[in-house]
Amino acid sequence: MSKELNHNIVIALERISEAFKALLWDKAKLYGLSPIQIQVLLFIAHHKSELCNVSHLAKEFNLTKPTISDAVKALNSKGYIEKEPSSVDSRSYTLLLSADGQTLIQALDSYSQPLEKILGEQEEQSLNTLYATLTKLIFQLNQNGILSVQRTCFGCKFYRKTEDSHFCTFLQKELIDTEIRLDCPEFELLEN
Amino acid sequence: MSKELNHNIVIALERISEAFKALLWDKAKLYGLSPIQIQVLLFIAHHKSELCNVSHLAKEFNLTKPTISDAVKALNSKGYIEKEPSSVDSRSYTLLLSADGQTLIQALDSYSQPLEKILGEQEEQSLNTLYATLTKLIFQLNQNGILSVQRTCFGCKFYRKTEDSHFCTFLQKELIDTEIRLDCPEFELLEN
DNA sequence: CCAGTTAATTAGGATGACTAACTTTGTTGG
DNA sequence: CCAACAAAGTTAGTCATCCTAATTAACTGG
Repeated sequence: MSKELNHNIVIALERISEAFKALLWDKAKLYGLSPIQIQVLLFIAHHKSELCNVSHLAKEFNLTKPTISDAVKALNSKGYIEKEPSSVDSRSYTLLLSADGQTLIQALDSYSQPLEKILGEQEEQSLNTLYATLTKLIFQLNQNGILSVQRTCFGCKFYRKTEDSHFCTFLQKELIDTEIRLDCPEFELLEN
Repeated sequence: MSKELNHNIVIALERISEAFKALLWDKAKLYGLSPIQIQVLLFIAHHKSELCNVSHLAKEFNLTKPTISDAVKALNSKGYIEKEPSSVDSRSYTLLLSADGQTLIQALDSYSQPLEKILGEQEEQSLNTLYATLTKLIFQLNQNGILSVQRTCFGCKFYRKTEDSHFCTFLQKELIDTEIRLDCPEFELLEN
């Protein structure tokens, strides 16, 4: 009965979510930050400035704007981020890491290291399949509105499906399964 | 470079964690419960009574006992659970679903349904591999102390590895990859 | 039988996260 | 071109989360 396998996979993914939560809390306690503050810092460190504002962060983490606004205020008063007024919309501003923030990121980035280490011990073929399946899953989570933010190849206007592979019309390059991106900086939403 | 793939997998798993968080919140708002209250109810509904006490729940969800104690108090005053004194330890008690609680579970159990539906659309072979990889990952997360609670076959005293498969000395039965359990009721910790 | 441990709770506090309402700025349609 | 609506961010107020520290009661082992 395949239904049962699907349910078991859900349980597996739930447990892994629990692991992320635990790892994030460890770092949070270590540096006197809250989990959401860490997530905000990491996001700012790894995304282009257009995405680093209160409204976008709220969508990204499925939280309300006041919640993010509070976290940003806390990070600002702790001196880890700075606000730079947006040139196109005077109501808005872009969040940047301060020098202290950049130093801190070195330490925070390692929060997923235990998991990466464990992944490193698995067979390469399993990992390839794992990634291919997860990317498809995430795209479907986007399509179903469960994850509101998307930056995956499958939802991008530059993506073309080929017979048994993928092609990006921006990079002008064929992509194999493991080159599919979840968080592409060139992403532009495919309109229907 | 395989390191990059591992990092991408981490990002994928993070996004899926985000999806769980979102699904849980949806149900929480719908029924006037908190996410942790829902997790506690679901746990009680699906585990044998020995595991349904404050101390174990705290370990299970990586929270402190006072936090669980509060959630239990709230669930109790809302009439969804009942406390039954333990027969072996008079300080402790077992948590049970009330009649109302059982009705509620019908609705809560479906929280992961969107995900299961999406899984149903994937190829069977991918799902088999996915599950096999995830079970190994979770066992390693246990071994590394990131997940404190374990009930997986790989850490159980009844588990034996065979050449290319698995054997359970409790069930007296060979297990294929997809029969490996994450949450076996017969689990007993393998001592070293 | 007493020292140490464990189960659960209480108290107190920081933070998380929400809704509602507000200010300011952008956008748009008549 | 301006009224009306929408959007970015904040403030205020509330409640739940989750922590640490301390407490009570009960079990356990030398």
